[in-house]
Amino acid sequence: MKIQQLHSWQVSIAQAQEIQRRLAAQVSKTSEVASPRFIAGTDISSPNIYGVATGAVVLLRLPELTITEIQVAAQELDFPYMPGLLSFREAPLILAACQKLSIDPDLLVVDGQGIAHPRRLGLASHLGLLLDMPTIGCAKSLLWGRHQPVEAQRGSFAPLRAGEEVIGAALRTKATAKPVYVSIGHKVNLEAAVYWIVQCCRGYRLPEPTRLAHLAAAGQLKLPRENQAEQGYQQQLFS
DNA sequence: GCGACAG
DNA sequence: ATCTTGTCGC
Repeated sequence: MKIQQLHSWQVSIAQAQEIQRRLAAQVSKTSEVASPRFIAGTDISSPNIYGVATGAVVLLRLPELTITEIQVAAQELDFPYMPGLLSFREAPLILAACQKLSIDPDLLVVDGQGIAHPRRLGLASHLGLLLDMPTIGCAKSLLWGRHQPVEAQRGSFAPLRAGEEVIGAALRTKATAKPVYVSIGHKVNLEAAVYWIVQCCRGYRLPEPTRLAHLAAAGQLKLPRENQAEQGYQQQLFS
């Protein structure tokens, strides 16, 4: 997977916000995902005592979600965590891992917000623009916007609004768990984003791409030997 | 000024 | 994100 566009990550807070406002205007909210063959998930580990973190990308083949490829990259995190500026901390590491992929996914699921962001450019949207590919933001908690309570049934969702604007959806991926926050990253519409997240859920609160990327970043996911066979979903955990 | 705040 | 054991339920 190649980076199609890039800017400096060594920026001030004001410059970062300026970049976000500029890029937000380039986000496409139209779906370019017809019948995806591969979907990928990304996440990074928390930094160790030296400030070094591991970024991971896990490629899954649809519709059975067979783990097809895993890539990781480790490097120091220089930018601090600041609500609204997450991409300046995590994107370089995720991009490094994505560049190692030998197969380009048709869709990327990101652990964070898409346009459900104060300047409409969360991590998922930012990555989508730099990689020029469809991305979905699927966050575990809310950053921006409000919504009504979500029905308990799996698949139920409530629109996430910022004023009158719909910026995402609070989606129930598991009956007994809190909803996740799904939003357009880039080159997908909200309906498709919600649809594909639901398709990727397998009994856990988080969709498989994100859940597995989290494990891979922690070094707890290995590529199965027979990952080419049509044996459906399989994985190996090391702990 | 106060509260909220992805990971 | 992280601090943290057992426990209730399918």
